[in-house]
Amino acid sequence: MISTKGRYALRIMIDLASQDSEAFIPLKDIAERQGISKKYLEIIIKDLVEGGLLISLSGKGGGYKLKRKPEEYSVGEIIELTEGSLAPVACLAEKAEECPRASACITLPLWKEYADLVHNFFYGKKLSDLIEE
Amino acid sequence: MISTKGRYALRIMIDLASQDSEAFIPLKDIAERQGISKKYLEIIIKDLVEGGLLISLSGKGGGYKLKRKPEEYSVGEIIELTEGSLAPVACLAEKAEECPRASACITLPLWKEYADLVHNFFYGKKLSDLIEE
DNA sequence: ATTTTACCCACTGTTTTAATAGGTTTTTCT
DNA sequence: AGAAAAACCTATTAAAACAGTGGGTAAAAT
Repeated sequence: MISTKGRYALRIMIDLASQDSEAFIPLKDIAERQGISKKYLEIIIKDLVEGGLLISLSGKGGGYKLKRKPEEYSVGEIIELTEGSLAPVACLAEKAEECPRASACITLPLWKEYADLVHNFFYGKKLSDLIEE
Repeated sequence: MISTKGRYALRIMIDLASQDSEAFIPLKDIAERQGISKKYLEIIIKDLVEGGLLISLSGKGGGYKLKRKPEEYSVGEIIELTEGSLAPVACLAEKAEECPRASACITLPLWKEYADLVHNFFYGKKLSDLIEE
């Protein structure tokens, strides 16, 4: 299940994509518009900046803005970055140690097929698909 | 992410589907074949019995067996029963209280589309699809 | 009566989730 | 120089979920 972290990250990205793309938007504004605690969003937006999805600027007049155009972000990369992984089972996560049962595992093909489905769905969706005019 | 509960439940079902369909199979045998603690499987198989997927018989010569034919079980119902829900976000779970933001939620259509995809994938897969001859 | 099985209840340690709290640094404006 | 507004940083916490373990009771066959 996708947690608040991934869902709020997506809402931050959508919010920024809906604003003037040149301006730096303070987190306070995003938090108010979205009705989410600014303190919690700080943690989430940090991942977005460190992951290279956003540009930040400190000080008065500062804030955050998108690094690329909305159509150049997939929903998948946003969720994967903030959730850690899109893998549906532990053994298919990036950081997972190799499962000794893998070659004999009768369910592994099912999980792989599912993982592909999920990956394709979320990487096929672009941030621009979620913005309403 | 699908937890051990759902994954082990599926392995129990596959294991039973691979045995003589008339016989009652003791959990001890399943646990040994699958290399999973019998104690933990007790908890999981309880859900399967209470959910009407398996028939159990106590006492010597007892054990568990499938209630229906393998092709009449979907992977979806097995996972949904043991995991509680297949919903990808909290607001789409059965037991969720109605979200006041629902009508204004810009991300809801995405989650609904994803929920349908997941549902169709797992309900389209039958237990019989996972058995190797 | 013994064995074998399911069934039942409680507990435990670890990790993840969803935040909150309080401070420091950076930058701009006056 | 000083105030204001912003990002940035570190730590803490309460609750829930996860992944089991332990010790027994009840039921059925031999």
